[in-house]
Amino acid sequence: MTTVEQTLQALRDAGLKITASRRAIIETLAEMNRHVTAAELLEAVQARVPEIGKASVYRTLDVLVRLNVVQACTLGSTSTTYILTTAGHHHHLVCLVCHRTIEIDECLLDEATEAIGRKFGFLVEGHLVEVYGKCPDCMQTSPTQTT
Amino acid sequence: MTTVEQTLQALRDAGLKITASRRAIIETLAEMNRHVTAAELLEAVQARVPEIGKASVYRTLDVLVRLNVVQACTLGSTSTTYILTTAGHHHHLVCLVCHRTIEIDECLLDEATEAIGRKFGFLVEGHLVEVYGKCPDCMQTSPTQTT
DNA sequence: CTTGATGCAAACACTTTGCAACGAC
DNA sequence: GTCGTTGCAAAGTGTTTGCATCAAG
Repeated sequence: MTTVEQTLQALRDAGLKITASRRAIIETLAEMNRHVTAAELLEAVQARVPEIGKASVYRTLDVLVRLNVVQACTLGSTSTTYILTTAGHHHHLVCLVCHRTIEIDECLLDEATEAIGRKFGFLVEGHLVEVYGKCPDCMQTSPTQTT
Repeated sequence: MTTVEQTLQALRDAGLKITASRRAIIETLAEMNRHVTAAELLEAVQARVPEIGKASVYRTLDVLVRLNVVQACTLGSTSTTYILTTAGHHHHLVCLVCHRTIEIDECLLDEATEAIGRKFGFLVEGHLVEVYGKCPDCMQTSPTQTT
């Protein structure tokens, strides 16, 4: 079963309708397979089906996030990014100077979150980790920088 | 040296001016000593010095974040929150249902981030961890929820 | 005195909502 | 046929910016 089918199934399971727009949005998300902003996604979706509106993208993303098949993530700055959870789990190293982002495939705290969850009686469904720092390039360029 | 003084000193060190507005903002932040949104901070600051405008709050927060004495954090949703880094390091458990947030004092990945940093040549200066899930109350209320 | 900082309001960017029409089930 | 969903545009948020004035250094 493909990622797209899994996601459509999640909609069905929730008693929601599979519309052409939703299908296009989900297929696009699956193809992009990376963190995308709503705007990027909208553009890509419209390349496929031009008449889809931004509201549908936002509404669909909202639904998918609630169904836990899409993860929303705010990389410190401007706008939220979205990614299918089936795309796998990963975290980010964000450079404070140039804002370059490196994806880390390995998960830092599967066990730690479990432990924390138990401690607080939380059912842990996911986690977001962002590590901030200075990337190799920027360390060379500006070893000490205040302005 | 108090938190406020440390923060003011950071401004001085950066060659920036210590104005009444900035002082009020920093003092308020120190008093609140928790994650606050720009709006909350503005309100609290205006209770102290009514004529301070929102722009000054945003601009000052921006400066303080850049000086690394305030940490900005986007708890998954609406608006960014800010906290003085001197308030200590902690993470969050966020309930996906009721959006209640629990602060976790213990750090989950001091060592892990170090290792990651070395691996990618990153100078790690901080990290943000948000664990999502369902809080005890919401687990009882809605064991399975799709709508 | 110089230059950064301020307050105000207008401008912005991103997201949400109202509504009539549409289409999945 | 019902009711969830759509696209559009307008309305909301939260944040940033332009500008003349002000005050820290």
